[in-house]
Parts: sequence; C-alpha cells; structure tokens
Amino acid sequence: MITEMSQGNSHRERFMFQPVSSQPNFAAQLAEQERDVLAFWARTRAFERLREKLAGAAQQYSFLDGPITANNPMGVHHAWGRTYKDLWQRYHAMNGRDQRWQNGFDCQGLWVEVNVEKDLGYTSKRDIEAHGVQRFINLCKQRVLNSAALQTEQSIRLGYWMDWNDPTELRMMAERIVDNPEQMIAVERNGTLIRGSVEQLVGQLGSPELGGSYFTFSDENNYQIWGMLKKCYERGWIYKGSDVIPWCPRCATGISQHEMDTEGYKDRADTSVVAQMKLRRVEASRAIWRSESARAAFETADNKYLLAWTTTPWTLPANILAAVGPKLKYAIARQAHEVYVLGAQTLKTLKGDYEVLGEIEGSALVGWTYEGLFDDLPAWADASQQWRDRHPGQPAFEHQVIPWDEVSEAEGTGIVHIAPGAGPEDFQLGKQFDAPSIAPLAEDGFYLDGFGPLSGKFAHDVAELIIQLLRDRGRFYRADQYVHRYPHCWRDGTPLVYRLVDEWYISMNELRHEMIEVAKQIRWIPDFGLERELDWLRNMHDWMISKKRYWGLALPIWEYPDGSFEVIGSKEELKARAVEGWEEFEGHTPHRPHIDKIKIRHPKTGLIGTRIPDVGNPWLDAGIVAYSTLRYRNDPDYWRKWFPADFITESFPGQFRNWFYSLIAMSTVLENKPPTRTVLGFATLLDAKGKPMHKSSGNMIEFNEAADRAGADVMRWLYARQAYDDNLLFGWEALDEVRRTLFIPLWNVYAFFVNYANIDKWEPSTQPEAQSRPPAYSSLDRWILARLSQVTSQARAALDDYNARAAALAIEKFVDDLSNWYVRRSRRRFWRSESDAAGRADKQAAYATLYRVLTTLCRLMAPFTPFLTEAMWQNLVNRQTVQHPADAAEVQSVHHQPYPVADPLSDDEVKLLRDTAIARTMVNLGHSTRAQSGFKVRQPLARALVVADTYSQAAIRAQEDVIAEELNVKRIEFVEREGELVSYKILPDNKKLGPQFGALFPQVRKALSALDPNQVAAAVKAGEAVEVQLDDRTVSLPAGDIIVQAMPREGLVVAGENGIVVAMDTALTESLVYEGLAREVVRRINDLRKSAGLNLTDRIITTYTATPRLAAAIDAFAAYIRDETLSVTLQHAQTPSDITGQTASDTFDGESLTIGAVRAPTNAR
RNA sequence: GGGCGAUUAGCUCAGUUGGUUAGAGCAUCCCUCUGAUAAGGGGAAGGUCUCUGGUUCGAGUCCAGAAUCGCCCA
Repeated sequence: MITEMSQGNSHRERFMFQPVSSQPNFAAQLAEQERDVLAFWARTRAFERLREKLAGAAQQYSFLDGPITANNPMGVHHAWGRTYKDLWQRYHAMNGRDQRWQNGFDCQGLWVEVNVEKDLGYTSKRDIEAHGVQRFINLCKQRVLNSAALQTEQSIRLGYWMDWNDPTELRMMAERIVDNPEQMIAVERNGTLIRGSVEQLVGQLGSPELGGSYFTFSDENNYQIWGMLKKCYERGWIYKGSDVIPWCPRCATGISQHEMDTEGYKDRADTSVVAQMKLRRVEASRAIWRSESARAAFETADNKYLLAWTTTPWTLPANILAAVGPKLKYAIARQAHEVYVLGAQTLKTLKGDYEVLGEIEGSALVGWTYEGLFDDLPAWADASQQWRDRHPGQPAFEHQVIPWDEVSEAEGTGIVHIAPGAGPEDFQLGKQFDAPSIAPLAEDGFYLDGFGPLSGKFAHDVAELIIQLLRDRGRFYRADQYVHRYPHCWRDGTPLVYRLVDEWYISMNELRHEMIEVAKQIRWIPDFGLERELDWLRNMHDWMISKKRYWGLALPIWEYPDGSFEVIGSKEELKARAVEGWEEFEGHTPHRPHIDKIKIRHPKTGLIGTRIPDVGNPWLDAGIVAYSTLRYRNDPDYWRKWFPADFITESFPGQFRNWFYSLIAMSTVLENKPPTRTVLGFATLLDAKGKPMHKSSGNMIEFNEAADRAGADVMRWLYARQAYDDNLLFGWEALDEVRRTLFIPLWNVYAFFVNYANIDKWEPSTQPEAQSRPPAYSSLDRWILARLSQVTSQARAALDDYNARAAALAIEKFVDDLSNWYVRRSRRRFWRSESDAAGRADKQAAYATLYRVLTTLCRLMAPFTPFLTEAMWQNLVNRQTVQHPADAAEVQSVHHQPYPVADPLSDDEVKLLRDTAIARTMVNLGHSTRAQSGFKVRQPLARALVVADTYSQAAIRAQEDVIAEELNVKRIEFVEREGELVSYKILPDNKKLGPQFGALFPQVRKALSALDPNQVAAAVKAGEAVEVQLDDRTVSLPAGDIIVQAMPREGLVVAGENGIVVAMDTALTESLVYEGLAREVVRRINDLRKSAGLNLTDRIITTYTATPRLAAAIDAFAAYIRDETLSVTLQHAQTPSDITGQTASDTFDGESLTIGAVRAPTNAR
C-alpha cells in the first residue's frame, strides 16, 4: 500500500506526501496502522523523548493513578478509565507540563489469594497452612507480576503512554519469585546495574531507582502504611473490637463494611422457619379479650407459644431472645388446645383454622419468658454458665421477650428470634439487654462442638436437620421457601454467615469529621460525587482494617499476653525493637510468614509481644499511594512538588467507599490535606443491551478483541464522548458508528488532500503561521478557518474543565463541517487548471487552508486518538509513513507538538459563521423543495426563489455561487411580492404578553388571531403597534411583542425555516433538459472510470451509443462532458460493437445509453 | 425500611428561569448527491412526554400522590 521513497528521487518527489488509500476495509486498516504506530513510537523513542523534553519544566501536571488490580487481563471497562488518564496526560504534555507518568498495580488482598487457591485446587485455609505460607505468598506475587505484565502490554496497545516496565522483565521476576526468590539477580537501569535477590527487587518495584509502575506490595508502600497506622495509634484510634460481622466461610475471614457493596447482595432462596417458643411466664392483664370465654380458653390452654420467624435456620440453636415491636398489635390465637402469639397482621402464617381470642400490644409482651429451643445442648449450658459467672448472686438468665423498634409485620410473624452470637443487630440487642451469647460457628462455617447432631455440619446445609430437631422437640410450626436478598462474598460468591469475632478497627469518631472537611476541598466531577462521599463518611462505621488471611499488608500490631498492644511505624523502629527473629526476617519483604517471626518487648512490663496474624484491608494499600509513590518519607521536596495530585479518575461505583475514601482517609491522617484537586468519576460499562458484561453470560468483549476488530482509537473516541454519569453501552454497533461517522470521513478528507496535493505537487509554505487568515482567501476558506479557531477554543476550554465529552462533540461537529461543507464545496477548486491564473491562486489557497486545518486537527485530536493523528501527522508534516521513519532519533511526533491555541474570533469571522449557517439553511430548504417537486439535483433548474429578511438576503447573495451550485440552479432570486410564496402567521410573544395580561391572555391571543395577518405583518415590519379589541377594552401591542412567522403557502412547492422560505422555478427549457441529461452521462462515465480502476488524472477515449434525444443532449454539451470526464475524445459509435474498452449500459429518463472508455495513450494534463 | 435519581419515538438520550408546532443519534422505508467518503442531503413512519390529581392565562417542565426501574445506605 505504501512504498518507501528511494534515494535518487528528484527534489519535487521528495516533497511529495505518501500516497493514501481510502480503504474499503477500514477497520482492519486502522488496527494494522495502530500496530505500525506502536512500532514507530518504539523505534523513535517518542515517549522517552517527550519525557526528556518535559523534564524539569516549570509547570507540573500531577496525575495519580488509581491502581488497577493486577489479577486478570484488562477489560474494556478498564480501557474507559485509562483513556481519560492518557487523554489528560497527553493534553498537559502538549501544554508543556512535566509529569510522573506512573501507572499503579494493586497487588495485595483476597482477590489474588482466591485465584491462586483456585489454581492450586485448595478449598480452605487449612490447605494453605499445610502446603506452606511462604510458597503461597510467592505464588501470589507471581500471579500479580504475570498479570501486571499482561496488563502492561494491553495498556500499550491502547496507546496509553506511561513509564511502563518491560513485560519480559516482570515475567522473569514472576518465574523466579517462586522458583528461587533468594537468587541474586541484577537489572539494568540507565546503564547501571541494580542488584539484589529476586524478592528484594520485586519489593522495590516502582522505586526511584527501578522506576516503572508502582506496586502496592512494595516495601515502601507497606512501610508507609505502617507509619500512617502508627499515627492513628498515637491518636488513640486503633482498637480491637468484638462484633458480629459478615463472614465468608470459604475464605474464613470477615468481610468489611467497605466490601459489602450491592454486588454482594444477591437473591437467594432459603428455607424460612417458624419456630414455636414455649412460653413459661406470661402476664396477660393488658390483653383485650374477645370474650370472657376467650380469656378462659387462653388460661386453660395446654401450651402457649410465641411464633418466631427466621430466614436463617442455622442461627436458631444460638437463640437467646425474642424481639417484638413494642407498638405493634399481637394476636392471641387458639388452634385446638394450643395458643399462639403472633403479629396481628400476620395471621396468615397460621395453618388451618384458628380462633382469635384477643389482642395485646407488643410492649405488654416484654418480659415474658420462654423455654429455649435448644436448651438441652451443651452450648446453652456453657453460655448460661458463663453468664452466671459474670453475674454472681443473680438468678439464672431466662430466655425472654424484648422490645425492638425495628420489628415489622411486613414479613414473618412480627416476632424476631434473636441470636446475639450470630447476627449484627442481635449482637447489639444482646449487649443492650445484657444477655448471654452463643457463637455457633467455626471460621469455616461449620458448627462447633456442643451442638449435638449439628456439630461438624455446615451452616447453610442444616435447614432440614434443624427442622427435624425442632420437630423432635415439639417446637416446629412451619417452613417455607423464601427468596430474599442475602449477602454473598464479593470475591467468590459464597453466601456469608455472621460470626462473633475480634477484629481491628480505626475509630472514625474524630477522623470522620476531619475527612468531611478535606473531602469538601476537592472538586468532584460529576458534582453529586461530593454528596455521595459525604453520605458515606457520615454513615460509615469504624473502619475494620484486619483480615484473617495471608497475602497482604502485615498489620504492624504487636500484642502482649496481658492484652495490651503496640503499633510499629517503620522498618527501622521494628529493627530497634526486635528482640527475636530479626535475622530470619532481614532481606525479606514485610509479608507473612517472615514478619511473623519477630517479637518485641514491652518497654515497661517487659512482656514479649507477638504480631497479630491478621493482614490489612487492601484499601489501605491503595490509599497510601499519594504518599508512598511521591517519596513522602525520603524526599520531602519531591513530595511537595507533586502533592496534591491535580487529577485522579476512576469508575465511581464502589470507589466512594473504597479508593476515594481510603485516599482521603490516609491523607487526612498524615497531613490533613486533600490528596487531589480533582476527582473524576464515571459510570459503569455495560453491554449493548444494557446488561452487565460477564464471561458466564457470553456477552463479554475482551479488550484485545475489541482493539483488533475496532481499533484502539475508535474505542478511545467512544469512551471520550461518553457522558460521565450515564452507563456506557459498549458494543460493536456503537464502535461501528464512531468509525463510520467520524473516522472514515476524516480519513477521506485526509486522503483527498494528499492525493490531490500530490497530483499538483503542492508544497506547504515554509512559513505557514504568517498567513494564518489571509484576507485574500475565499469566504469558504475563511469560514473553515474560523470554525477551526472556534473548535480549538472549545476543545481547550472543555479539556481544561475536564469535560472530554464537550471537546469530542465539538470536534465531531467540526469534522462534519469540514467534510460535508468545506471539502464538498471546495472539490472543484482542487480540479481547476494550472494554466488559469485566478484558478491557480484559488487552488493554492484551498491547499494551504486544508493543510492548515488538517495539521491543526491532528494536534487537537492527538490526546484522543493518538494513533490516527500520528499516522496523518508523519505524512503531512514529515512526508513519511510511520512504517519507515527516517532520522529516528530526531523525528518529531505529533505528541511532541504544542496543543493548538486560537485567537479570539474577529467580528468578520463571527459574521462569516452566521452567514454560512444561513446559506446552509437555504441549501437544505432548496433540497427539500426539489424532493417535494420530484426534480432531482442533477436536473438543473432556472431559478430558486427566496423570501428572507434583509440580513439573510445579503448573506445569501454573498454566497450565491456556492448555493447555486449546490442546488444546481442557474440563479437565485429574491421574491418581491412575498405573498406569492408565503402566508403569515401572527402569534403573541407569550413570554412577554403572558405575564402582562394574566387571565386576559386568552382574549389577547384570540383577538390577535382574528386580525388580517398581512396587515399585522406589515405593521410589525414597520415597527408600528397593533391595536386589538378585548371584551371590554382596546389594547395596543408593541411590534416587539408580536411574532410574525413566514409560512410556506399551502399548495406551493416551498419550504421554510427560520424565516427563510425557498421555492423552485420548475419550468424546464430544452437546454436545461439537455444539461440534466448531460450530467447523467457524466456521472455514468465517471462511475465507469472508477470501476475500471483508472487514476484520477488518466485521460480517456470515450465512445457511446444513445437514443436520439440523449444523443442530441450529448452533442449540445460535448465540451462539458469531455471536461468533466477527462475524455480526450467523445465519439458516437455507429453500432454497439464499435464501443471499446470497459463498457456500461443504462436506461434513465426514458433514454438508453451505452458507453465505453479506454485509457488515452498519454497522460499529459 | 431510609435517601437520591429516573420514567419523553422501536432503541439510546436532549429538552435550559413554565411560553409559539417536543427534538437529536441509531434502526426501518422511499428518494437523492457523490471524480474523498460504508459518509452526506431530503422525506416518510414512529409520542395519551408512566399514571392520577393540583397550581397557572399556559405544564414534558412546578406541587402532591401512585406505579415501575435504577443507584446508594440500612
């Protein structure tokens, strides 16, 4: 497709542009070109040279990357955010601002562990312990490194310019971190070798010495979190708390509030159980009985029960209390010889016939006692005993009814079973009422000892057994299948349980308020982001930072046997405090298991402290990066230079409680300052139908597939033009549309320019800036240059305001104007003969204009579509293809250029923009009347008739030639007697007259419409007030309060818009008919040229046969036809067999034509 | 259960302090332009602006209630 220029070419040829094809298979061409551009950048060190150029610039742009989880390949949803990241970095690079260019990988946490476990076939934490924690940790590191390598390659494919690591080096480290982490290796940076063990170098990834992406598992990242936690400790915010928390039995760890996003709640069908709790002590004096005999029936009943409902039957053996709504009404109902108490609105729970004996308020039930459902199990005996031990001298605790405002009758029985050891609200109530608790489950979700037949059974599997056990005890009432929202583990989908456990927390009492103040100093885009964040901050509980797992931040908390603890703030402090285990730890990253070896001594008590085995919440890892990656500890000057970030951006679902939250939290603790000036959040990427993309649902589009099939630039444009707060419906149709409506027209403008410039051997002026807006240019040229100024200002203002969509839409509109008006109307100027002096000057102006537009547009679009613009730029400016760059060390990339700056529009330009809009309105109206009258554009017509105001008339007159050619009319005439074309419609100006007349307004409206429209129109035109007669008086309406609309008159072929009305004179003369036929012939000959594969400049010999009238038309317009088709001769053939070369036949307008064309011997132009 | 938001053409969405005949893109159909274009232009069809009530001279827009959906939080 492209050929390299050989050395021996003449001067003129060296200055030719590389030929450009307008490919039919554009998508494939784009993807191929993108790979060429990537190779071009690599060969010319384009990114490295940009960094060198910007290094030490006076201004910085500090972008802080929210780390991508290095666990899986990058998805198209990641590409959305990464497009914004790259877009603004490129934009500010073009504005000359120095940058850090550091990508981040999120490395530690359960998501990696889960995948490694899956790969290994592990099913529980026991497997990890059994096979060795160290090996497991190294496998986690390996997975991260391999994922990072892959994501790096994919990001590069997206065109994302960052200080990327060499993926090969990452993979080398990945391999060795498992095989031999102690092995000493060396990596080369800027000519020097950096040595260390594999593990040590992995721990230093992202450091100033090694460069590249930051990894949250790095030593620096972990130790800086230690420092932050130490500060919290010093302020008294760190504590160990007992709570009942959501717990994943598979992962055997608690799930923090931060992780309980809506993803985690899923519908689940469970067995709901109604248990009957046998009442012991009842006090029914406040009951309202239906009758005296009802009361007697209650008192003499064999058994009395509470009916308590639960959707988690596994918690029933931990039941301690029964809660009722104190203000709810409860029914006392009899079935046979049994009496049941349940919510008055929930009687449908009862099976079979029943008799309501009476009602009683919930508050009157409080204090009633009942027999526990499972009081025979040792678990209750133990819990009961522990309670007695804590309450010496008091009577034994009895199961009882308590009040709870949260109880409702919407579901269940209005009586809620309370198990303080197995539910969070239950736990609070248990504390409030000083009740014992039973914690039934081990960390893997299986029942502990002491639960009889349940012991050793899995919590979610025991519904049937529980029912059986209840039956055995006479406590079962009914069971149903019940679908409800139930929390699931956000990583592996396991239904959660609730467990009573000890976890570590940061108290939010004080921090919450400080964070709110910090959050308010940040600009949130979209602006509802601030409200979301504040809502979270106001409502969040204390931050649970511990996780009972392996792969993560080693929480720097050392606990002493007496229950006291200390937080260590740095590696150095730890070394100073260590009394045991330092030698084993030294040389390793601060991870389990090595870190666990270290013991410290309490300075006063002398007790030996051991590190708690927990690892940290992963959001600690990501939250510290505004400090850890900016050398906060070691290079304060550097930190001050780059902190706070100018900009961060992530998809907002989840991030208000995750990264945005933790980033603010840690920055508030450390400096009480906002970590960033701007947060840009964007919505969720869904498939074309609006469904979430999932591998399992088969609607997933892989990033690599999308990039290869649609092109990364097309994807980037789709992302950039998306509204932030709308979900992006991503699919092939949307990508096709972007390609069709923006990329193909743009590419073809470019191809058109290059091919004609080469034909004319046109060269750009060496001083293009000097003639930026030459007054001698045609109005078309000056118009598109004014539009270029306009779009430049728009794009700049939008990008400065972080509004990618506004910039993208402005550029789309511009490309449309360029393609469908400027080039469309300029084409003939590029065909004009070199021998015609005026034509030559005009053509030169057109080339210069189009060249200027295209090169400026390349720079405008470069941050959006870095590949396409690079390919165009290299050819337009350097006259080379990206495949064969010369002077690789010197060649300037479009991304090395300054982002365009526009002068404000002059008055003349403003007028030009307005006038062109009028002309285009006129053209649209003309096309409309042609369509209505059935005269296609190829048929010339004598006149277009126009009604317009004085200003519009002048505008139309000024562009008459362009309009006339577009409409294919001989001339444009303004109609003297407008009434011939238009009728007037008179309307009151509602906005002005409505408030003035209020209730009288309908009368005004009516009276006005009763007047003669022509007279009112004349009066208004003359600026005279109009009098209208209301019921009881006459009022005078100023001309300015009346709207006169010119409407096309009924029955005529006319069209109107914005006060301009257009009609066509459809009277045909023979000459017009012949000209129309001639145009049909021209079109067919040119179609033939195209299908014959002739070059634009090839001369041809044309032969034809035609029906007599058509032949006469061809004779009459022979010169015109020859001119338009580059026919050296145009010969009437006596018989069809005389027609030579490529042939075609057609019938139109009742005429028949056969044509043939052969290339003429010479191509002289 | 609480909070926020949404509901406008077959689909995706605009619709500015209430004001003339409610728009765009995509998709469909017809016509058309084309010597850069898979683009463009004209037209057709497609709307009880979710429903009910209210305020107002006038409501897609404001108020109240209902329904459905989404998001956030319990």
